[in-house]
Formats: sequence, C-alpha cells, structure tokens
Amino acid sequence: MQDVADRAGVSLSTVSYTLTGKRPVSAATRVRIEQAMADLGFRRHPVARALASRRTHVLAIAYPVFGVSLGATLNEIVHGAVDAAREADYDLVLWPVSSDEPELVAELAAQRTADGVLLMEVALDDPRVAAVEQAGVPCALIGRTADPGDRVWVDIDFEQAIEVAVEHLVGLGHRHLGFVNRSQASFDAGYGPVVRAAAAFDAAMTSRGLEPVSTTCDVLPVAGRRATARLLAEHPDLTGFLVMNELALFGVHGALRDAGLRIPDDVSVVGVAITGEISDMYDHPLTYVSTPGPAQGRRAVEGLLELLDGRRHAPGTNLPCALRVRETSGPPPA
Amino acid sequence: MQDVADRAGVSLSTVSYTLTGKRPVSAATRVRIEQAMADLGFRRHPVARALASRRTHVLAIAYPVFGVSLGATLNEIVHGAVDAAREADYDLVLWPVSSDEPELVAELAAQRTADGVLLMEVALDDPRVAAVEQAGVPCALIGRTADPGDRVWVDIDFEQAIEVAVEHLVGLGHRHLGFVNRSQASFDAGYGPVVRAAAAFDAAMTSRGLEPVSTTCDVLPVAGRRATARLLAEHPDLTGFLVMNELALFGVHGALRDAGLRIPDDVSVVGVAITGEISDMYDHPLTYVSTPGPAQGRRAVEGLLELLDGRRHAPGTNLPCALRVRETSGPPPA
DNA sequence: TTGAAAGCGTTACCAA
DNA sequence: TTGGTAACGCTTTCAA
Repeated sequence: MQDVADRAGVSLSTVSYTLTGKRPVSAATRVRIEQAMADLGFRRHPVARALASRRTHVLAIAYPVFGVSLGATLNEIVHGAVDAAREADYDLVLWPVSSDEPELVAELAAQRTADGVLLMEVALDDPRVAAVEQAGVPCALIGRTADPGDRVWVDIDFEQAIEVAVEHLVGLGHRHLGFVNRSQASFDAGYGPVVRAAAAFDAAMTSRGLEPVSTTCDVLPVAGRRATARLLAEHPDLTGFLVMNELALFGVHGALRDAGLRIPDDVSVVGVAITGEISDMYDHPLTYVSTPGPAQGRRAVEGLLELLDGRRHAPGTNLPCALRVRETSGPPPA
Repeated sequence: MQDVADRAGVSLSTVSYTLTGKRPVSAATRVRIEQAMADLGFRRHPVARALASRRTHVLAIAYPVFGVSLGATLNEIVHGAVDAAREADYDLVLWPVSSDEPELVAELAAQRTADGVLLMEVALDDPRVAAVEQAGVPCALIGRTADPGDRVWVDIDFEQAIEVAVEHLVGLGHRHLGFVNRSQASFDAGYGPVVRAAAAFDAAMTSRGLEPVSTTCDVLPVAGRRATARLLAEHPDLTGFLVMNELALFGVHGALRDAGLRIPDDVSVVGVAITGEISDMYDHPLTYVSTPGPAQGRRAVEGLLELLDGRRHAPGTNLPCALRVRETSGPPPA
C-alpha cells in the first residue's frame, strides 16, 4: 500500500481512506490513487485489515455436514446468504460442524475469525446460540429457539405452508388427507418445524370440518414407505398426502404404487417445505409448497449485518412459502 | 499476551515461543506461563498470528453448493479433510462456490486468507487449478486434471471399483450385466470418472468373455428410470445392473419394478462409488462399492500440508473402493 | 483535504 | 535459555 501511495504521490493514509471511504478524498487524488492501484495490481490484505480494524469482514455459517437433509434445502439458504453477504462486501465461509458440536462452534467463534455467525437448523433449546454469544460474537438464527428474545431469526411460516397445501387439495375436491411429518423423536424433542406443522395440519383440517390423519416418520425412504402403507391400511379412503419429509417422499411414492394407486389419478401427493430440486427428483414433477430458501439466508445475513453495524434490526420473521402445482396433484377419483 | 508475560514474570517473546515451540523453553518457565495463560483465559489471536507469521493456519475447500450430487459424497470427503486438518492444528473452512466460478475461487485465493486450497470434483481441464496457483496458493485436487503433473491429487480407483462390482455379480453366476453410467455430457467432456468407468466396465466384461451393455444417464431419478427401461427393452436377458449414478439409482428401482422384476430374486443391483448413506436410502439396503470418502479428504489434506511444509509429498493416489454386500444382489434366476 | 504516526496482537530476528 | 524490538499491512487518531 505504501507503493501505491508513493506512485500516486500521496501519503499512505490517504490511500487507506480512499479505500475505506471514511474520509473525503478529492476527486483528483482519488483518480491518481486508483490509477496507481490498477498499475500495481494492488490488493488489500484482509488479514491486516482485520487486525487493524478489528473487523474481519467475514461471516460464518455453521454448516451441518452431517444433517439429515438432502443438502438442497441447506444449499439454497447458503446461496441466499452468500449473495447478501457479497452485496455488503462481506465474505461468507461455511464452518463444517454438525449441530451437536456446540463446543466446536464456541471455539471457532472465540477465535474471532468471523464478525458474525449464522446458525442453521436451530433447535428450540440450541446450545450453539449461547456458545456463540458468550464469545461476544453476534449471531442470527435460521429457525428459532423457544425464546429468541430480540435476536435475529428467520423461520419458515409452517402454518401458512400447511394451510396452502391443504387448501390446494381441498380445493380440488379432496376430503381425506394424510400428513407425513418428520420423525417422532424430533416431535418429542419439541423441534419447531415438526410441532408447528403437526398443529397446523390439525387446525387446517378441523377448521374445514375434516378429519386430520397424520403420522410422524423417520427421514428415510423406507420409513416413508412404511408410514404411508400404514396410513393407507388404517384409512383406505385417503386420496391426498402432504409430505414434509424430503427423504420419506421417495418411499411414499413406492407405497402408493404398491397399493396399486396412480398419481395423480387415484391419489395426490404434495411436498411441503421442499425445494424445486427435490421436486425434480420425484418420478413425476412433484406438486409442492416451496421453502423460502434463498430468502431465509438473505434475511438472516441482512439482519446480522444490521446488528453488526448497530443499526436497529428488524424483528424475527416467518417467511411464507409458495405453492407450485406440478404433476402429482389433481382432483380425487369420482 | 503481554498480560500473560507479566503474570508469569517473563518477556512477551518467551510466551510466544512456548506457544510456537520454535525455541526451547525451560520446563519451569513453561509451567509458569501455562499457568498464567490458564488463569487469564488467554487465547491466541489467529488474525494477528496470521499477519505476523504469514500463515493463516487455515485450509479452504471449494465446496460446490450447487453440485449435482446428493451431498453425502461430498460431505464424507469434507469430514475426512476436517479431521486431518484438525489433527495438524489447522482450521478447515468451506468456500461456497460452484465449480464453474473459477474467478471467485481465484479472488478468494488471492486474498490469501487460507494457506492452501482443496478442489473437489476436479474436471480434466479445470480452470480453478490455475486460478488458485496463480495466486501463489498451493492446492490439492480431489479427482484430477488431464495432466496433474506433480500436484497433490487423490482420486478414486474407478477401474478397481468396477472390477470388484463385476466380479461380485459374475461370481454369483450373472452373465448379462448392464452398466448405468453418469451423463453423456460429462462423458463427452471427458470427465475422468465417467470415461474411466465406461472403459473399465468394458474391460471387465470382455476379459471375461461377456458382452458389456452400458448407457449414460443424466443424474436424475427419472433419467435412471428411462435408461433402465430402455436397457431392459433392448437386452431382456440382463440380470444385473451396475449403477454409478447416485440419483439415477432411485429411478432404476422403479423401472425394474415396472418390469415386474424383483430384487434380488430376478435381478441384482449394485451401486458403484456410492456412500453408505445412499445405500440406506434405497428401498432395500443396496449392495454397493463404497467410495473411499473420508480417506480422500484426509489424503488430500495431508498432501497439501506436506506441500506447505516443504516436505516432499507423496505422488497422487487412486484410492480403492470396498464392496459391501447387502440385500440387492444375489444369484440370477435359474 | 491531507500527512504523520500510533497502534492492532502476534512472530521472529538480533543480542545477551 | 531468555529479553528486547522490529516487522506484518493495514486502520484511525491527532495535527495541520
């Protein structure tokens, strides 16, 4: 940077100030400096910058490399986060830690190698939150804890997602719908998405005078197959299925076919909180209610940056999902 | 750190040296210093360390957030890499960049915010390699370029993987095997895994006096379904399938069932270069030839660190795969 | 609008 | 075996 200053005939500090923009610099010298930087192929050194300014200009996202999801969902969030970070001139790195390693997250945060941390797949009582905050690093939650306080959080509006799916099928004429949720274990643990979706489904059905039929299901194709088969056995009149379980989806199809049912002639299937990528993976393009995906990551980053800059941040938000009608839903058989 | 020095009654530099171990420190003072560090809850500041030592102690891995794989395969590699890095006291971060953004990789490397870069899903002519190296940052390849030179690379021994799978099925009595490869586009592009597997399958079959039947197939369940149906139509005598295509696998099953074939009674299915996680996702636990997964990441990191330390590094390696016999393979029908 | 210089928290060189 | 101190490449305060 001294080289740039010399070549532009100014002091080192002026170069720094044209870079940071924290002090007015006359147009003339700015041009000379920029020219000098171009000539010399100058690049700011982030490490030195971080040391001097006590800001790394890096955001980290705890990325669960061993989660149970297919990756597509997480990656959409990451994508949105990356975009938002880049726009704000921040780098976004992923920390490969699974959700049950709060100590690791704590250690990484304590290193102060990132200005803020994004937490994905946040549980109701997530030790990672305290881990990060105790290190004095602000964090944003994708999902939310039981009591998020005035933290930055971005969650999915599961109530709306379920409502939209039910409305779609009921609107097509269905009266008997089954809901395949995620695992019983996560339900028992009070994991937000699972509990809220279960309640939302019951509400959506009963408010329409319909009987809610639902089941939890491990996040595995085989589990989906068994759960669906059981549901069909107990409720042979079911003509529509809501599935909020990426992997189980694949088993659901198998079970329906085993039962001799065609999609969507005999039975409709709607994925809930699914990405387009997953929908494409289905045998026939799956009708689904999409996750807000990128928007979640984006909002989380924006909120986190507001926090960092001391701007007041918007309160937490539940983002809505959008119905995408494709080829697995239609009117019930006559 | 000055605080630690004061409390231990030594100079700042001595504290630094007990930390780095680059200079002998008497046992007595070492103990005092460690005590002082514990008392004060001292933590080294990685940013300052990086600036002074010109080493970040961070390794980055270009993580394709929008790859076509299911994530499980990539994540196994990441896991191995993380472990190896941690053992060597390095941090490993993931850079969320897709493989077709070499400029991004170049920019990140030029920031010199990592001491070395791991590249996954390396193509035969991968611009990322030059991008990283031109920034003066060493890299290791998972997969390999057409001419890896004396770079560090770790690839899968696809020849062995195919051979093992063929041997397994032929050993069970099969004479007519079909191979479902990855996309035609990647074959045409000369992508290593696809080209090598195709050749290996032909070799394994012809060397046994058998006719090799194979097809390329997009990385999608529907594509797998169609490809398998076509293969069956053209070669009704097929009794075994090798599938080196994570997503197509799900479609293969559907096609076989559509044809009224039971697994493994009528037809056997073997996944090639698949992870256990994928195997578990199959309707019945899939017989497969596993990827070396974590070993790939581990070896790549080890090689990269050797490079960084100026130790001579081992040449590139093809890691072998292991056959896992589960429930989708058996003798052909009589 | 600009310059000079004091840090930022380490490492590593030069002496002792 | 230890201490003092100049970097490392920036940001930012204090002066002008």
